Amino acid sequence: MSEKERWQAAERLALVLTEGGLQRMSARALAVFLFTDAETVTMGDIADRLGVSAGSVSGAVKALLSVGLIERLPAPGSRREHYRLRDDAWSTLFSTQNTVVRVMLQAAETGIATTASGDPAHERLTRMRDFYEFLLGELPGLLRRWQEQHSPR
Amino acid sequence: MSEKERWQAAERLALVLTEGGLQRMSARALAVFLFTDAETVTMGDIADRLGVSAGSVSGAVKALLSVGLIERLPAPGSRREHYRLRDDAWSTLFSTQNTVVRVMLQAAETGIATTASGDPAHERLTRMRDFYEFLLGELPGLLRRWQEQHSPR
DNA sequence: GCTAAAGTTCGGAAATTTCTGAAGGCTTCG
DNA sequence: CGAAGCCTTCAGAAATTTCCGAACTTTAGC
Repeated sequence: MSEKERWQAAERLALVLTEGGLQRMSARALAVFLFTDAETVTMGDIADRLGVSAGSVSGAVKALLSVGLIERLPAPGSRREHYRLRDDAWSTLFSTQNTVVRVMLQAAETGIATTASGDPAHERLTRMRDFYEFLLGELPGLLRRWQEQHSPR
Repeated sequence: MSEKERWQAAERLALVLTEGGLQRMSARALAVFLFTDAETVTMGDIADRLGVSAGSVSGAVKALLSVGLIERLPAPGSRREHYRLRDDAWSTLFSTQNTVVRVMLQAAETGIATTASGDPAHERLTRMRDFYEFLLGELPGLLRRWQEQHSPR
């Protein structure tokens, strides 16, 4: 029963990740990486656990690899590839916000460039730019504090 | 031509906001609120600007109101309602991350409760919990620093 | 090399999201 | 009170996303 609850929690997490921008299947696969008992998992493991096709898993794993949330392990002469969640997965996931902030910043600056000082739009866009500039400046320090606290020395 | 560039920038911003979790039409409407020259806009203004139906605008404005990004202005005996972007729209938008963090945290704790200390899954879930706990602790200070810097006194 | 398991790719089906258009309700003004 | 404008709601259509399944490629082991 506890086992059942565990995978319910996994699926709930997947839903949140989906709303956070991840593809549905990628999110579910990530939940497996997180909640599995094994040290590493294969694509077959994921397909079995989720009850989905190998094709779907292939795409999901590829996506997770590309954003650096999981890693492929050196497979010593095995027929299947093994993968696992990276230790820094969560800070990596958070760091994607960094690029979002940059795009917002640039959109604001483009808008500012097309408006005259004094226009209401100019005011609003400037406020927006200031905020995201502030945010962009804060993020590095935030991640640094995390790393210091988490791996002292 | 500059006018054209401006609304191109607006549509680009809308795309980013969409990827950030907003509904497509809400994102486009928000872009109008941001880039318009007028102090306030009506639903008709938005519909004209975006070339969409009144029904779509109604839903989008409703959503933006509910998350506190725009506000309805006291309309002194006018037939149409006027709305405008709230001054604290961006910090409000950022604050929605706060609830995301809480859900992630809770998912991790649920998972931890279903695993035994020493399980690989237990380790992973604990790391996850630690990160989001850290994040949750940092966010208030971050917003406070913004408000201090932005409205000194 | 041959075989078979594992993984990849991609066309199309299914499901979900998103938008419209029309009907109806509410409010202001004459 | 009546008319007209503005807004809301909702069913259905359109568009997009998502997934499967089958064919193809690659690699390990014999």
